[in-house]
Amino acid sequence: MKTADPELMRAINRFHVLDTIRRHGPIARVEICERTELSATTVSAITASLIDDGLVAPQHIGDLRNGGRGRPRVMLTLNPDAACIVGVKISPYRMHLVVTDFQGDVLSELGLPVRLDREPLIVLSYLIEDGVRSCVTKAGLTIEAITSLSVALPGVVEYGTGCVRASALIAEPDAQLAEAMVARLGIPTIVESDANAVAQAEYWFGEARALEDFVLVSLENSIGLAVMHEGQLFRGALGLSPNLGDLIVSGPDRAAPVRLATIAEQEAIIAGSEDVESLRESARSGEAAQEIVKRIEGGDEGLILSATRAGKSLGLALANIVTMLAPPRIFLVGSSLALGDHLLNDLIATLADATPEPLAGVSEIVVSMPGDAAWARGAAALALRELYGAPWSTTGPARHAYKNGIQGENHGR
Amino acid sequence: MKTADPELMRAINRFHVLDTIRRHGPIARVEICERTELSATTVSAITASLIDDGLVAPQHIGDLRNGGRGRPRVMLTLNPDAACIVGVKISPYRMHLVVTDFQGDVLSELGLPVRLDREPLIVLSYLIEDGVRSCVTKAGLTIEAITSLSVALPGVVEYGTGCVRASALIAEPDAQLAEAMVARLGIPTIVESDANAVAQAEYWFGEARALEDFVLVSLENSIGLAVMHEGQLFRGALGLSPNLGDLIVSGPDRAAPVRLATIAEQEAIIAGSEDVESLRESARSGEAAQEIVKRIEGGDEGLILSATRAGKSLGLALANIVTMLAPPRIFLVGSSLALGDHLLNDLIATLADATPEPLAGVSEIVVSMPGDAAWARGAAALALRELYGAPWSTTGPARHAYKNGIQGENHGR
DNA sequence: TTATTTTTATACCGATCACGGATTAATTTC
DNA sequence: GAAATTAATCCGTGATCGGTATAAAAATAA
Repeated sequence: MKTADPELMRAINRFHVLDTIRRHGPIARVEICERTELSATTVSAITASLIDDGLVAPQHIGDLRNGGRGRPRVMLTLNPDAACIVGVKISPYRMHLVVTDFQGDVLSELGLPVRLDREPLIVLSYLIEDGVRSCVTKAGLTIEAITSLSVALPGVVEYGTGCVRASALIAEPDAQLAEAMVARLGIPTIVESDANAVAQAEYWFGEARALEDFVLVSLENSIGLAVMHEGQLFRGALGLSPNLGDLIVSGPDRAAPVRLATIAEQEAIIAGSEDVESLRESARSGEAAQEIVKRIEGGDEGLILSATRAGKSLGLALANIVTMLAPPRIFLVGSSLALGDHLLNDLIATLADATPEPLAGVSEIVVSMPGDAAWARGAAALALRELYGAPWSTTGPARHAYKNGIQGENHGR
Repeated sequence: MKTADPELMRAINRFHVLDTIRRHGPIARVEICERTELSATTVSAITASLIDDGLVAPQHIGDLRNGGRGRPRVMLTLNPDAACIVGVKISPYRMHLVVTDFQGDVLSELGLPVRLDREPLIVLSYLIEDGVRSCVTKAGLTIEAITSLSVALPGVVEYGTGCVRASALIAEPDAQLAEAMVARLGIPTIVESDANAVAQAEYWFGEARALEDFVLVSLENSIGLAVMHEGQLFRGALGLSPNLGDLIVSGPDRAAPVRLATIAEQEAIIAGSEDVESLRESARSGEAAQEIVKRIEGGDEGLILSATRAGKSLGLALANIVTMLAPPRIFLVGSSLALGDHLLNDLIATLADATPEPLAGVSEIVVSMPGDAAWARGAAALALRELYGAPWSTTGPARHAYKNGIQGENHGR
């Protein structure tokens, strides 16, 4: 535990003010006082310091007239130019990149078709480098202007070290992705699971705004899990992110354990179809879900069966999450949601059936469908969170072992 | 979020010092400086205030001579008389009580045979009252001397409100146990799941000392779960504690979901035996596990099968915990462990088999067998933790809604 | 017995920080 | 142009921490 000295106090309040400015757009100092419950003096001092450090800028133009007389408020915003982040979201058939400014506003966006199926790390890192350079150029910037890179991908990731322990996209286990990207681009790099990235996006920009505790389940080609606890992502030992696809959904009587991924991943659903090959083809163009819906409505019995099975399995998994974590809200996101009721009906029904009665009604299920860019933006947000320098260490046993690309420390001033 | 002012700073350091004194027995001020990394000045001021408040006392007797010359250190300890707590652990066949002082040292201990099978709240609260009065008398005290009461029992409990949503011991759902105890004894009361209580015991007194992150699975007549995260128990919405017995361990193909409890609870194991009735009889005297072992070694095929099944199911459940939370360590506790290898062999083997490869070796399994008193002491420790007044709100969405028996607030001074 | 040494605990000083009240600044309204 | 109003800052106070110096207490040595 840290000892509490004036420095920490200042760091906490500073972060609090910075976070308030981030969340509540252009905001006047008085309003910061109200929201943070800090004194006007303190806010004035801290904002002065933030402006001095170039993180915050007064907004002269477009002064909102606050109703009437009196000295007009000077609105403050994050200084967009304080940093540039590249966020990347990778899935088997697409790579999506955004360049954001210090506010998390998107400067440029790029979606690239790829086809990643257990590729060597060197291939993946090459593709990322390529995408990053393109997207940065598209934003009218150069690589030197980029402060951090943040990559989100499905699988089991060590946040601290940037090591991808396992992913459907990478051939080798324990791939040192962050290290590889630092070597290629010379930019400090964060690697995180796609579920955690999109959870951060929902928390900062999306439907989970101001919701400190929730769970998110991502239903893509892989199935991921994110647990937000008191505004911080829950991470396991070594900063490991969870991977819901590895959850076991078979009973003890089966000889071999059956994992959720083998039932509920998009590929698993497709495999039930009467025309697997052509569905796989549409998957490559990222339109598997729509195509599946069409087939189901066309009467593909196999598909109906596998979708049902997937929905039920997911319902059971969610029930177990409710049993173990009892989150106030559970978000469902990801491309598989395009299946709509064909997946959700069974999911909701099974969940309702399988939730222990005492926990009925505790966890509200919310379906959210952020676009690809939101995921990438969430990745960028993870990097921004580091830059804002929260005084509380990142949650979980693995302390912020920030990637040593250029700077080693990012504390305080 | 709280604003950081000098008061908070003081509270943090004060708690830090108090916690250091608690953990490291009689300890000199200098050593507190080293451990907390606070300056001698600060430690001196804080300890003076703690002594002034009667929470800490200098220990004149038995001064440890620290090697040689120089001014001898004055050892400080928690003032045992600062508070008296009653901790209760309830299981279907036993009620165990301890009275502890402010240090958590046991002043008196009492084990009572009971037989609780979905009893009305009024019966349970009567039995608790009776036990508490006996145990307090045994300690040579009166009820008036008791600061708080803390009850641990299996089931789904709302920590904040002291409401037992469901438990095998209580007939009605949503039993307001804390309220009932306050009405009976007039003592502020905490109610918590038995798993959380024993986790707190392991954290403060047992094998998990100084281990900030771990998961604990309690294998008793019920199966419980506790997640310790950064030294705080993880609680869900409304302060709900998890109940692992409600976990579903069947696949999506089963018509009705099968819960872990129906396979791995002691009662479920017993049900497999060729001589159920006499085993139930031994269970009543709390010696089911030993008896089961005897029968298994005597060749009770049904029992062997059900024990195996239980072990496998638990292994799967643990694998799923590893998948979702990746804790550095998992503690197994509870009376079912007396089954020894008859349960553990299958459990460990299944766990090893079912753990996703990328997570192999992340979570270390530790078997611990604290006695009944330790559970009750853990309950008392939960109450003590509240009294120490940690400046960080209790973890989870439910903020410290401390039971309003006598005092309403327990902050700071 | 007395002086020295060694270690512990506290007192004093200067630093930073948050806060409250007074002050200055920038508008609108009369 | 003066008054009113609201926003932001300046100044003094009280609190904390840290560092250094000092007082206290005991063992050791003369």
